[in-house]
Amino acid sequence: MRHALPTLEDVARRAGVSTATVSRCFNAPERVVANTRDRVMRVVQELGYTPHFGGRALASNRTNTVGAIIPTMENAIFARGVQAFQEGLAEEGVTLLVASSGYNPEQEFEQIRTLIGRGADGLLLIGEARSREAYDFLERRRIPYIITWNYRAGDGPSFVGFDNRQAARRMTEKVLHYGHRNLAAIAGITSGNDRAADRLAGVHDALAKGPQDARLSAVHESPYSLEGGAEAFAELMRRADPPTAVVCGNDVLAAGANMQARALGLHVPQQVSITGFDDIDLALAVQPQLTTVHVPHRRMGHAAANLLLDLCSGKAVRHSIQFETVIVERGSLAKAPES
Amino acid sequence: MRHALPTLEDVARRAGVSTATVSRCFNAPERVVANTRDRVMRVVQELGYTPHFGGRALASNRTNTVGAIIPTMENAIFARGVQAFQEGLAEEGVTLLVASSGYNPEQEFEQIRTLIGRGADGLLLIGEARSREAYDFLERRRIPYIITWNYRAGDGPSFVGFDNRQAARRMTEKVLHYGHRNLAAIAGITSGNDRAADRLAGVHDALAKGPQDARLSAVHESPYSLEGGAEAFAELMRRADPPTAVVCGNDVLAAGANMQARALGLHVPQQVSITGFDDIDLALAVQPQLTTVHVPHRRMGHAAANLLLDLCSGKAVRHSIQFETVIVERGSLAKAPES
DNA sequence: TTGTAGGCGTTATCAG
DNA sequence: CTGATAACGCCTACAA
Repeated sequence: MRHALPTLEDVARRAGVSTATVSRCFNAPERVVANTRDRVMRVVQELGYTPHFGGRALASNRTNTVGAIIPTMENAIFARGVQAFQEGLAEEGVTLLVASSGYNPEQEFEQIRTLIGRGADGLLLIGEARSREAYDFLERRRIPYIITWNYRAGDGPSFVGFDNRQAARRMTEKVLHYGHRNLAAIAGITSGNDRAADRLAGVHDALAKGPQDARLSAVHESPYSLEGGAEAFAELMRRADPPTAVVCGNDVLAAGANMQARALGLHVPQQVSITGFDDIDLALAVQPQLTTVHVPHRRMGHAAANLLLDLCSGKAVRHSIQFETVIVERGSLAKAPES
Repeated sequence: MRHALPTLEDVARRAGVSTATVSRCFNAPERVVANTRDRVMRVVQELGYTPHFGGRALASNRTNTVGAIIPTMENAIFARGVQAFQEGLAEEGVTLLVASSGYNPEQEFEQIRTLIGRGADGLLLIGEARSREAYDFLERRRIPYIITWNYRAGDGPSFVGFDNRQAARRMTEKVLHYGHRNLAAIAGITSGNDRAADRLAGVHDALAKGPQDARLSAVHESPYSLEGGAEAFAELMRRADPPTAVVCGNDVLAAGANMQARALGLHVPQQVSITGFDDIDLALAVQPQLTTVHVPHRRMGHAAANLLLDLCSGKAVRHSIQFETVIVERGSLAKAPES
C-alpha cells in the first residue's frame, strides 16, 4: 500500500555521513557541527524525509504523544476543554491524538487499547465510569492518565475537574429559591456516564433538603442533543402537572427544551424556567440566554495538560485538582408563575 | 518513562508457542487451531498484552490509520462530518487520528508531517488552500488524500465536497429575490481559507448579475465565533446606511449577528434579515431559526471515508465527488422592510 | 498447524 | 565530532 519512503539510511548515504549522524541532527543537533548538519538538512529537504514514527517509537520507547478519548465530537461540550488541553501539550512539543467513544464504555476501552498500542505516553479520560478491567489495564501498564470533567476526593486516580453533583445541587437550590415547587429534570443518559448521573444526583440532593412541598415531578433521560432535549421537554409538558422549571443536564438539552417551548407557545421564563449546565457558546446564542453552570473549560484543559505531562515525566506524583464552578444567571430562569 | 510492557515474546513463552503463532492469533486467527488460539488469548488477557504499534508498523508497513486535519474543534462546524467520516472508517476497522490546524496553513503542514510520520495511510484535508510545498510533500510520498468541504472540477486532487461559491451565490440571489437592495456580508477570514473566500465570492457573483440598484454596502471578515459575528454585526449597523440583510459566512457568525440584533433592539427578520451557512444544530436553536445552506455533512463524511479507503487500497483511482447543497428557509430571512 | 529467522527504520552505546 | 552496531517488537516467507 505504502510506496517506498526515504529512510535515514538514504539520507545518510546521500549526505555522505552515517545514520547515527543524521539521527543526531534531529535529536541532538548541538552535537553535530554546523557544517555537517547543514549538509544533512539539505538532503533531508531534497528527499522530503520525515522520520518514521514506528521506528522511532521502537528504538526510543517514547512517542511524545498523549491521547484523549472523548465521548463525542458531535457537539461542542468538550471542544473548548480539549482545545486548551491540546494547546497546553503543544507548548511542550507533545502531540495529541483524539478518539471518541460514543458514550460507550466498551468502545472507550477499545480506544484506550488502541491509543496505548500506538504508544501514547499518557491519556486523558472523561469521567470515571469505566470497567474495573479498563482501570486494571491502565494500572498494569503504568500508563499515566487523568480523569477530567469530574472530580472526586480521595486517593484514586488523578482528577482534574469539578464537582458535578455539588454544582447541580446548587443550581437546583437556586431554582427552589426562585419559588419553584414543581420541578422536572432532563438528564443525560446516566448509564455509563458519571457526570450525567452526578448531576442528576445533585438535583435530588437539593430536593431532599429543600422545602417540604417541593418535588421533582418527573425525570427524563435523553441523549445530549437538541432534538433529545426538545422531545423530553414536550413529554414533560404533556403531563397532568407540568413543572414550572426544568433543570437540564447540559446546555444542549436546555437549548432543545427552550426551542420546544417556543414551538409549544410557552414563554420562557414567564411560564416555564429552564436551566442548563456547561456554559458553552450555545447558551448565549439562544433566547432567552441560558442560566447555567459555568465550567472553566479552558483552565481545566490547560491544567490537565500540565499535570499529565508532569506525570509522564515523573515530575509529579498522582494528585487531583479541583475547579470551582459558578452559576451564571441569565434570562432562562425566573420566579415561578403565580399558581 | 515507560515501564516494561509485555511483548509478543512474553506471551509466546508463557503460552508455550512461538511468536509467529501469537502474531497469527491477531492477524490471521483462522490459521491457528482453536485450542491453541484460546490458550494464547488467555495469556494475552492475563498479561494485558497489546501489540506494539511501532513494531507492527515497522514490520508490516501499514497502520490501518488515517488522519484528518481540521481547522478547529472549538465549534461544531466540522463535528458532524468528521464523526461520519470516522464511522465510515470504523466499519473497515480503520482508526482515525484527528489533529487541528487552527486555520493556520503552516501549522496544518506541520500536522500533515506529523500524521504521515505516524504512519497514517491516508489523509482527510479541509479545503484546498495550502502551500505548493505541502502538496509536493503529499505527492512525493504518494499519500492518498482527499480534500473535503469544498469541490472544484478538473483533475487536481480528489474532492469530496460541495461548491461553496455557487451555494453562496444562490443564497444571495434568494436574498435579492426577497427585495433586499442594501446587503452586507460577514465573511470568515478569507486568507488561507478557500471556503470562506469562495462563499464571499459567491455573494459578489450574485450582486454582479443582480439588479442594478442592488449593492453590497459592506463586508466584514471575522473569525468564526459568536462573538465575532456579534461585533461585526454591530459595526455594520452603526454605519450611515445599514443593510437590510446580512449574509453570513456560516451559522456561527449568523447566530452571533442574530444575538447582537436582539441586543440592539433590532427585530429579525422584520428590520434586518440574516442568513447562515452550514445548517448545524445551532441554526435551529436560535430564534428566529436561521435560513441557511444545508450541507449534507454526514453523507459527505461517509463518502470521504469510502473513497479514501479505496484510494489507499488501490481499489479506486483519484476522482472527485460533488454534493449538492440546498437552501433551507426558516425564519431569519424575509422581505425587505418598506423604505 | 506451527516454528525459525531475517528484516523493517530508528536510537543509543561505545569506540575511534 | 562521527561511525559501527546492537537492540527495539513485530510480521512473514519459508521450513518442518
